[in-house]
Amino acid sequence: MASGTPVLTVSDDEVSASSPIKTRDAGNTQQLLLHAARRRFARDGYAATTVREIAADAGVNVALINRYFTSKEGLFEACLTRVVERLERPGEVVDSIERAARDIIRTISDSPNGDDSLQLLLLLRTSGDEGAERIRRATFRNFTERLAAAAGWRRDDPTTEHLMLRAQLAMATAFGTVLLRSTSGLEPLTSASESELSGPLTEVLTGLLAP
Amino acid sequence: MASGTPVLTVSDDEVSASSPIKTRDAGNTQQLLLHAARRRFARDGYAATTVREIAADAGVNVALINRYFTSKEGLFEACLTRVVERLERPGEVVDSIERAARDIIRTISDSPNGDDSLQLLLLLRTSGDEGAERIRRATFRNFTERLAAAAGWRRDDPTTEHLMLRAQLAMATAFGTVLLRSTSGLEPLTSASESELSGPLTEVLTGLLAP
Amino acid sequence: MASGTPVLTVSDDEVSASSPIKTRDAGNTQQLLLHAARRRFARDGYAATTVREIAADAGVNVALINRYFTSKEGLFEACLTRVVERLERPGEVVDSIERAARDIIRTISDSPNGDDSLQLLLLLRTSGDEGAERIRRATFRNFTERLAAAAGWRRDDPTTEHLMLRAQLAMATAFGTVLLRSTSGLEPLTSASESELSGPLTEVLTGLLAP
Amino acid sequence: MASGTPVLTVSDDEVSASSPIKTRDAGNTQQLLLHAARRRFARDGYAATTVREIAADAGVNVALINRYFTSKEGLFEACLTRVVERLERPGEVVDSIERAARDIIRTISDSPNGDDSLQLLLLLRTSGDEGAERIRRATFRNFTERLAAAAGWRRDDPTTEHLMLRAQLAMATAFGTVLLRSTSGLEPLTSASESELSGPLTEVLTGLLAP
DNA sequence: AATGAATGAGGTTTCATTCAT
DNA sequence: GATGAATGAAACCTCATTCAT
Repeated sequence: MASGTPVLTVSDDEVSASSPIKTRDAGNTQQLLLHAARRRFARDGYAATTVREIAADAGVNVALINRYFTSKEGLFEACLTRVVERLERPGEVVDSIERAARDIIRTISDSPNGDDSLQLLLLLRTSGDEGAERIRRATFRNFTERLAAAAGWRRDDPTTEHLMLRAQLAMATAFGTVLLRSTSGLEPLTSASESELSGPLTEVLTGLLAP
Repeated sequence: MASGTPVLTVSDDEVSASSPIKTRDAGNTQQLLLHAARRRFARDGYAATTVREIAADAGVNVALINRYFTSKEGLFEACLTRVVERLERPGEVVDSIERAARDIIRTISDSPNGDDSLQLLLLLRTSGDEGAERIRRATFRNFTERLAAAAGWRRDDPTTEHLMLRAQLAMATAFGTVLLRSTSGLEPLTSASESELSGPLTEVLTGLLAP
Repeated sequence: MASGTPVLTVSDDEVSASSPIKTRDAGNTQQLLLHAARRRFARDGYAATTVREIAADAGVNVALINRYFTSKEGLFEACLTRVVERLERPGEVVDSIERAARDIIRTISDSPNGDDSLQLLLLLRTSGDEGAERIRRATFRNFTERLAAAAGWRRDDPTTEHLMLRAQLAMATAFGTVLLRSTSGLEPLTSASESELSGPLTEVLTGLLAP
Repeated sequence: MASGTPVLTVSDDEVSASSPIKTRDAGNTQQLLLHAARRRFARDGYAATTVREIAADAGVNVALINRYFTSKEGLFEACLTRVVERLERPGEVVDSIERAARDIIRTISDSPNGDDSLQLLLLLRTSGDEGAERIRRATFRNFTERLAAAAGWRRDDPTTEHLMLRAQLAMATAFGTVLLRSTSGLEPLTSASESELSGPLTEVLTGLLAP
């Protein structure tokens, strides 16, 4: 079952659609805040986002952010942690480069509106908080190690170090594309469908990972 | 002479090194402010940067920002315009894909500390100001059109539209790599030298532009 | 009931004296701010008044001005609106010139410290804000129309137009006297009692309104 | 020749029209500044006026205000002094009530654009500066004493004190009318001609001064 | 004498956070 | 658990004034 594990795709089961929206439910309130916060932080960045906006999006009182997450930074860190929990799958290996490429392309195609790509963007945002920064970097490392491993990289074999660099460049392509699709308004890139993106991106990613 | 025009490289001749640093010199003060502002805006983003930081970096009084650039947004727009003036070279064509790739790679290698890559990062920052947004988008378009043209794209030939998409993906790779080198701390990517980056990036870029 | 309606006199029931001063009460806070602001704006003018002074007078935090009134201009406009709400009494007619004169004289005598005259002074202050300006002018018009009507002016009878001019001159006398009593320090004018003012002012006002 | 001295009318000979506008002429520069400052201070009030506006109106460098008048307050005081020098005519007596009334009416009719009425308005403006305040009050006193004297008031005869009050009320009418014509936009008052104003104002003023 | 660059104090406003209900 | 009032720090900006040319 390790086979078939997505690299970047996540399944967002945070807010279970079946449950009616309950007020006076601490857990639910937290989910609403996390969801709204992730969107705002990912799209507008940490500093440009106000806690009042987040609370308004979530339909929740502002003071609850401090109650549940201590501070704005705490909320940001929680968003990041959520992303990481879903993206990192320790023990699971990416078994095939083709599958990895396909997953990445799907996440890219998901942007700019999908939730998967939002999580990627979030990793590019910085709050100045040291705790959040550590999380970000660890996640980056974890990502690229798993991707590099699929390409043959071994931690204890220095002769495979160039594969790590290549995996990181693959990640860079993914991040750059999501970012441009989300913020540049460039056409045809922004509106390109998965089928249009698939060809060139497969070339790039497999070219990088299977030299 | 159009031959040999760099795509992304800029030569920063803003502050002539030979002239002694003059105080009480409006032009010089403006340059100092622009320089400091570009660094901060590129690295930390618009909202996270305070005008006091910029003024302190530049070693001048805060009020001069408003005097010379009307507002923080005005300063941001001026930074962007500066970048554009240097990057856009209307009338000049990029004559060869190999040369374009080499230029892009040089700019990427320049990051995270070099000035060229700072200008790229600046294009990813947003201030919420409408004027600045227009400039950003126009610059993106101009960039990719010139790059696409080198790959054979023609504005009036719809059958070459896929080349535009590929040029934009090439830009995305460049942006993503600069960004990751600047903010992720990922190794070996962050510290990779131009000679290490050259191989895989040339593959990617020429693969995208010369399919 | 229309009989006996004062022209300029207002009954200040804003802060009900019976209720204990409550903190953490938005409505009360707004009243405190309005009260303090009206005093300052009327006495010192709009530009010379700082929001910090107003907040200090009201004994509340400065930020609440923006919370409740959006801006300094918003607060000024709110002060003006309050005045207008009390002074304008649409549908009510001033039935006798003698009564109108008596009311005006009472308001004049109220100055410089009374609340009624403060409201008059406020109408002479200008903030540069377009909204406030409209309110001011409409209020002036309303005032003088009601006063002129008492003197026999009819909107659709051009032969009574001179009565409007006379009513406006009566207003001018009232404004001028309040202003001089408030800001000139002239004696005996400033300290004159209602009984001292009554004689000459009655002459002037009835002379103007009942030619 | 004491006969015929105007009460409020001034002849503005500040800037002699025959002399060509000379630059590098300290005296001329001061006149330009005083003239521009008086307009602004009278119309907009002290606090709402910026020294840059004044300098721009005068076509002169801002720093010269401090050079010639020490400070913004110094300039205001100088404006006031100028007004006073022209308005106060020690030794001259107002010989007839009719003539005084006519002069006052002429000054009122001069508003809102004329220079005479500007000088009146200036007296209603306050800078917070103690020196200026003293000047204002002394001028008020001087004015009303001369007017009261024409009505029969004697400084050492307490039984004529009511005449002083009446003179001050006459001044108040003048001030109020100029103010309303200048800032209220009320019609027909604002546009009324001298012939229209003359009737009712003569009634009021002679009624007050010749009881 | 005149200019324009530079400064610092202070003004309004925003925002994260805390407090009382 | 939730709300909304209140707070204080800090942000951007304006303005009178001083300094160097």
